[in-house]
Amino acid sequence: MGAPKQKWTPEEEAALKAGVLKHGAGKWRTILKDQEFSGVLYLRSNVDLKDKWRNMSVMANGWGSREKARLALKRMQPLPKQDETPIAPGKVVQSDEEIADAKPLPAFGSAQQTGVPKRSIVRLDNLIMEAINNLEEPGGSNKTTIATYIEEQYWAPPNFKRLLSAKLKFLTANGKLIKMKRKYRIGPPPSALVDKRRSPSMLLLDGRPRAPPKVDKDEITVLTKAQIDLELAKMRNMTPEEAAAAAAQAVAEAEAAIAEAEEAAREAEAAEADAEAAQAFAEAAMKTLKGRNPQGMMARA
DNA sequence: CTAGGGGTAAAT
DNA sequence: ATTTACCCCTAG
Repeated sequence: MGAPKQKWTPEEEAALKAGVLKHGAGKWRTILKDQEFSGVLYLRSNVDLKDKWRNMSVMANGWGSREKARLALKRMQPLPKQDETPIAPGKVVQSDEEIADAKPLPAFGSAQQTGVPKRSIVRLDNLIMEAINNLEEPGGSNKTTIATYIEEQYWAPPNFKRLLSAKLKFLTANGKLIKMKRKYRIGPPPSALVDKRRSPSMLLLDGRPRAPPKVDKDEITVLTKAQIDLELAKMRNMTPEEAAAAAAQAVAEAEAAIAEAEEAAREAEAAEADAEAAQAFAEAAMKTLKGRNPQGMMARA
């Protein structure tokens, strides 16, 4: 709120965040050259991207290296003589908001960077995508691998595995992820979707009578990366009260997903059938696509 | 080219 | 008057 010089538009911020999510923090030039973002960021330089990302990260985590220096220069609040209670590193008090659906996950330690990574708020969705992208396993990554990746590089709340399961299921249901047997891979972009018509194997996909995982040609529930980023951009400007309310809503959403996942887990048969159907669909898709490679995320600079 | 420090105009 | 957010400069 303090610098209408050439203020960054939400679109620019979203593009920047999407770029960082895609290429990783620090690859400013790569992001700038990416056709996906150059349209929005063509006015900005790589340094601008870096600076903006710094500001956003500082806001997210609170204590960037820069804030520290600036605060050190000044003087802290006249703390009362009350002796401080050092927080044990491993026993951080977890408020509701911190574990709230694992949405405020500190992330971004760029695998090739130092051990003290910058941190920012990302949705679990994006973290999953990041994990799959970085793992770069040919056939996709299974849930355990993804969980291990995230847990080792970042921290995870106690109920993280449940949340991850629910999220993976949800993302698979709406097409953002494709599940083959036990492995997940990034779903194809809407433009590269197999077909508007549903193939026989497509019908097999939702053979589960109970769950209605929207198989309509209109994908109303599919969120694109840009939409998620816009969502995050909006949250940036929220007051604490609004953010708390949004977090509460997200929690409710996650709880619903968890309930669904647990219900599915109770019926292992259905889950197995679902997995097999997914495999059948994937094979059919492969044949349909023939030589075409559904991977649209490999960008060699 | 990137990371970080510093300056400064604008907003509270 | 303090904080915020953009931009510039410089070292690695």
